[in-house]
Amino acid sequence: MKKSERPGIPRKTVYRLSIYLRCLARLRENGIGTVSSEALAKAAGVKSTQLRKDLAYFGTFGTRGLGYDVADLLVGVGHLGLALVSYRGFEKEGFEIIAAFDAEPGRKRDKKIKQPIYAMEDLPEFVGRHGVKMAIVTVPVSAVQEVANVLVKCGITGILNFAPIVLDVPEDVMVNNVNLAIELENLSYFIQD
Amino acid sequence: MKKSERPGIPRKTVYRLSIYLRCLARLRENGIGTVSSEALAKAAGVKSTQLRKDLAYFGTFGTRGLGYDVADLLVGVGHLGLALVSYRGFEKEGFEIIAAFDAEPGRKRDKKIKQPIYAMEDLPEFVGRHGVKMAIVTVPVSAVQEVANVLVKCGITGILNFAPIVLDVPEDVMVNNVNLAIELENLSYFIQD
DNA sequence: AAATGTGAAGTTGTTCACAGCT
DNA sequence: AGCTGTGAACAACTTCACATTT
Repeated sequence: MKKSERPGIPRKTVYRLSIYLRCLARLRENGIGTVSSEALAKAAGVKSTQLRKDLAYFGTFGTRGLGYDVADLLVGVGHLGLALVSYRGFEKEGFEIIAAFDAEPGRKRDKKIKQPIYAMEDLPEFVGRHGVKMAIVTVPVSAVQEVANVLVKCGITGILNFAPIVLDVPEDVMVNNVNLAIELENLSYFIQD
Repeated sequence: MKKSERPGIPRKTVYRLSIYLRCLARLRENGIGTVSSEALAKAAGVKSTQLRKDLAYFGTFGTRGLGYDVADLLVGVGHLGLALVSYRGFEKEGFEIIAAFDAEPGRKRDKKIKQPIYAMEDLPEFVGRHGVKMAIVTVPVSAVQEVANVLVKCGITGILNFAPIVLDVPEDVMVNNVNLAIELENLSYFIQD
């Protein structure tokens, strides 16, 4: 994994912002108008001081003595002109998975998904045409480096990798790893008997 | 998420141990007998000094001027009497997923899996009988807290949660969260334009 | 000469304590 | 009075520099 140095804002803060966003969305759904750092922090599973410190990197959103306006903070953190948005220019909160690629695109599947499934050969053309920047890769270890090579060649700069190996990619490609075995081992170490 | 304080050995070291283990296994498969901290660290995606520091928490395994014996280190780190093993008493390197539970156990599936699929009603009995301690939960947000409650009542003390909410569980239950949306957002923040 | 092991230094992230608004 | 915002203290983690061993 790479370190894109953006001094000032800790990686972990950015990471937690996503959690806050989600909690805020839920609060709004439930018609809750204001929330204290205490309450929001609890919902997010962090300490209230940490939440405030995290927000402080991006500006001041709250009203002292009162708390945060849920809608404002949602906008502030997630949408317009602040936080991630100011760096990346997202249009919306989420990501859209627009297509899937498989070595056997014609295979029968029981789950109906709305995304089209293409053959691996179609990938370069598709990525180029749609300006895709990120890919989720869930192929076996034996194939993953090769797939990564193809993706990189197509111009993908962010890879979410589920295979338990360290991918060899150029400096400017960011790889995030999700490794179930490691998560489990980690769990097993910390659980009580 | 909880902090089970086991002073001395950093959480992150424990986490990385799983990565080292996997790299070592691959080296052995390839018939490589010795490896330097430099090479192993590269395979694991960490700095060599960090690798050495990590190993140092558990003892000294290497030979100065030479490196580590792959087989010895595999044993040392992963198997007998050291590292995780000395705390947890694993029998083997990995974990076995012994059963799956689903609200619709009879549903047609295209992938054949070797684990039996049971109904949710059978879960408490099964967990009790097999002494299961950990569960991977991949149900939608709307159901996950309820499922977690059931698991906790059954005696599960480690939950790997894929739903994007913070689970409310007792102190002694450890929850690890895997959140794809957050991984993606995190990626998108750090990738270059 | 080559590579480990480790105290010390440096860096990053978290929590505290409290000043300052509303 | 209540709650945010923040400098300062603290804790965790990483890296450095080098002594030590083979």
